[in-house]
Amino acid sequence: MTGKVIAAELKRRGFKLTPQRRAIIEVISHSQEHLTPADIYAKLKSKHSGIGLVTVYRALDVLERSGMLCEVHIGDGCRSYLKRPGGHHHHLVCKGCGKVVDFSDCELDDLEQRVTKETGFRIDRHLLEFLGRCPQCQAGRREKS
Amino acid sequence: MTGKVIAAELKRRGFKLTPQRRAIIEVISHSQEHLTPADIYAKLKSKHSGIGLVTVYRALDVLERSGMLCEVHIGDGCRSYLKRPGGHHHHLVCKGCGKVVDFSDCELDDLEQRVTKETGFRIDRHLLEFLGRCPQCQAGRREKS
DNA sequence: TAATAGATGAAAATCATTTTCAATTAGGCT
DNA sequence: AGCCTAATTGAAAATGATTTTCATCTATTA
Ligand SMILES: [Mn+2]
Ligand SMILES: [Mn+2]
Ligand SMILES: [Zn+2]
Ligand SMILES: [Zn+2]
Repeated sequence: MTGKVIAAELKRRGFKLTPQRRAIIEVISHSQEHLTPADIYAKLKSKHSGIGLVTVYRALDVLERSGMLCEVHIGDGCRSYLKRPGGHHHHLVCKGCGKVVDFSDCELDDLEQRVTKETGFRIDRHLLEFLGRCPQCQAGRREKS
Repeated sequence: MTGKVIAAELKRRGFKLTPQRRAIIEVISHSQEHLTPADIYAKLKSKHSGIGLVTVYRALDVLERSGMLCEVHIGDGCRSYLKRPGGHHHHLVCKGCGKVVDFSDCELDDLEQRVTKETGFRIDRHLLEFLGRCPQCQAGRREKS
């Protein structure tokens, strides 16, 4: 969450906290929306230095593996969208405007146990996303930003 | 499911039932695994005529939109994998060998209602996938086919 | 059988993501 | 403060998946 925590976590994993990574974290943590690598690249190019799109990809990879980002799967053609941190939670995505709301308490334990019993699989994690329309999009028409 | 049903459904939507589409349906409905467009293309090229990869993509699009296929989202880099039909259900994916098992009765209604109440969203559908290891992969080591 | 909307396939175009590689730098250590 | 080195960066090229184009073909209906 805070810069301190992020810096510590990166260091713990042997990663360095570069200006580029700072900038990327900055952009993501200040955005309410989920951003594609290209989105982030665009936002950075306007203000920040001549950062490379490659670096964005690499930073996102590092940050994602360090548990500081989450991905949004549903949507157009299944690109990996990104969003800011948090504990275990899931996404509620608006089909109209693309807004993403987090929710937690997924309460899937019972279901996981049942499926485990039925299939013999050991379940490590789950992907759960709801797709619908936000209040604004239900009312007036709002286009995807 | 049956050829009749598929033909009828395609017709109902103004699509034609071509030999190529027959062949693709055939391949998918006889496979236990989820297949990429490239997989399907490969299987078809060996036996069937000189079908084009483009046609596979187009057929998959048509069949998916007609509700005859499902996609697998989790996995490597979030490509859209495909699998055979069924009613409303979800996927349990093995991280080891890639095997996909369907399960139903997701029982998400309560959760959906709670989230609806909390957020005001109208929820249309959900994406739920479990990721883990199948019995075989838990025992001996099995590589991704 | 003729008419036609829909379908096909090869090639080119797009688009996202990864790899390569030489140059730069953050962070640890004197 | 200065050095060392592994990590990082960025440009360009490579890769790979998916889509578009367009001329040709065909399944289906009348
Ligand atoms: Mn989130
Ligand atoms: Mn399925
Ligand atoms: Zn909305
Ligand atoms: Zn397995």
